[in-house]
Amino acid sequence: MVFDPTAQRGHLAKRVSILDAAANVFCREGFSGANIDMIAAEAGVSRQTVYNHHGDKANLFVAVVREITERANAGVFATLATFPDQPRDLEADLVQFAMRLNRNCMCNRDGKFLRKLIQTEGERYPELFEAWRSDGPGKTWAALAARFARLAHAGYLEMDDPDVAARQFLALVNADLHMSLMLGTTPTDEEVASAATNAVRTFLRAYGRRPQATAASSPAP
Amino acid sequence: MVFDPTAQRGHLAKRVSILDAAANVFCREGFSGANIDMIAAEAGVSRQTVYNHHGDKANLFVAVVREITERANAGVFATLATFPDQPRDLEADLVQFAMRLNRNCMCNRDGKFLRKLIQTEGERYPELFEAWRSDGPGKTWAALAARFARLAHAGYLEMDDPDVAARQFLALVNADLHMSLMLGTTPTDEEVASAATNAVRTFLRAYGRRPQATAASSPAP
DNA sequence: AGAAAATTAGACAGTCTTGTCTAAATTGTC
DNA sequence: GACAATTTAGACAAGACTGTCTAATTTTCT
Repeated sequence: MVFDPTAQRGHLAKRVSILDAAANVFCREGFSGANIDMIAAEAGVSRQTVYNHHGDKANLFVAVVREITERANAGVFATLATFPDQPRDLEADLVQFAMRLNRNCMCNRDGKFLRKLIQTEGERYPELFEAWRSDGPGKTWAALAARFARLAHAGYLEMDDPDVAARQFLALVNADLHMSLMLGTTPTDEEVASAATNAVRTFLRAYGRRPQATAASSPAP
Repeated sequence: MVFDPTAQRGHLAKRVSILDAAANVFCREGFSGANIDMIAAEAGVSRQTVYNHHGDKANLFVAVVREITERANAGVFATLATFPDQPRDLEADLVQFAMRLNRNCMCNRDGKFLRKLIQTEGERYPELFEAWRSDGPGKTWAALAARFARLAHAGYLEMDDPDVAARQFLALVNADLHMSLMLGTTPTDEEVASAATNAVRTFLRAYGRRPQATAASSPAP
């Protein structure tokens, strides 16, 4: 029984090993450029085993995208849960949050993979990435917007449209890493820190409360 | 004499036709996915002619990237030349500028092509895209930063680091188009306009002069 | 019109890749 | 240790693609 997901323990190891290798190869080579032998070799498995587990190449690709999408979304929401709802030092707390966002969601392997794959194969498999689109960025933006709206309601921020603010926050956080993210290289800790600092400073200049224009002291909640 | 660039007039038509078709196909299919027959057919030319003009596939790819890079950079600098150095209405003028930037540089065919190709093949041909990197974004950022610095010096803006501000301006301008740009779809005029408006409003909240915090009247130059 | 250059269609060998199949070896379970 | 499931190496056919070659045709220039 080949496709039974409750297979023996050893199988599961091979299964994840294959998905892992396939993710790497698809990401490096794109769908057409990837070949099954490469994936099998990188997974330390025979080619036939790959076919046993996932059928054909397109099937394997879909499985990989689903897997990574799920993992990436989980990571995003875990990071979102660390949003500073009751900030002691708003600027410092947001900087820390921005750094976590970059490290755990944008710059890791899953983030790089999804970015690349969506751009290369997004037009070829629209239904596949529709799931990513609605579950990933869609929910992320909404959730982040809700957090900002709460901060604004508590008097920490001033904004008209929390949805726009959320998108802009994410855009600012990536502004300085744009080049690294494009080329797929992993930015250093210094780059991530500096990107987060610049982003939050500007974000608070735009959305911080007017009285504390320089954004130093925290207001009463 | 096949490779003579000063060939007859009719050749030039075929040459650009091939480059054009190749750009489309490489962009759609990626390097491995593209095949020469497809390119020849789309160019309305026989396969042999493609080989006559550009040698092999890798060579053709390089020629295409160089061509598009050059054209895209020209477009960027043409748009940059329309920067509002002496704004009558700073907000409105910057919105118009942002819209031009998006339409002429980010959302057109060349912008889409480069974004996609750099992300897919950037690691495979680092030397090729190094030229894009230093001539394109590198100079764009610097030039835009210089414009902002001049506006700040003239009293229209307040900023510490014009380089950061320039990067953030571009990031904000793309914030709302992120999804379209990822998937390669062309945003509507309304989307472009709204993206530019949101971006400039926030940019001016952060970098506009404090007295005119709502950014309505223009200060004396 | 006539010569030179370029283009075309088609065939072609060589290579690579996919997906299947088989028989042998390995693994895990009872 | 025996049995069942899984994995493995390798062969294999079918198809696709690259890059070359040739002979015929078209275009371009004089």
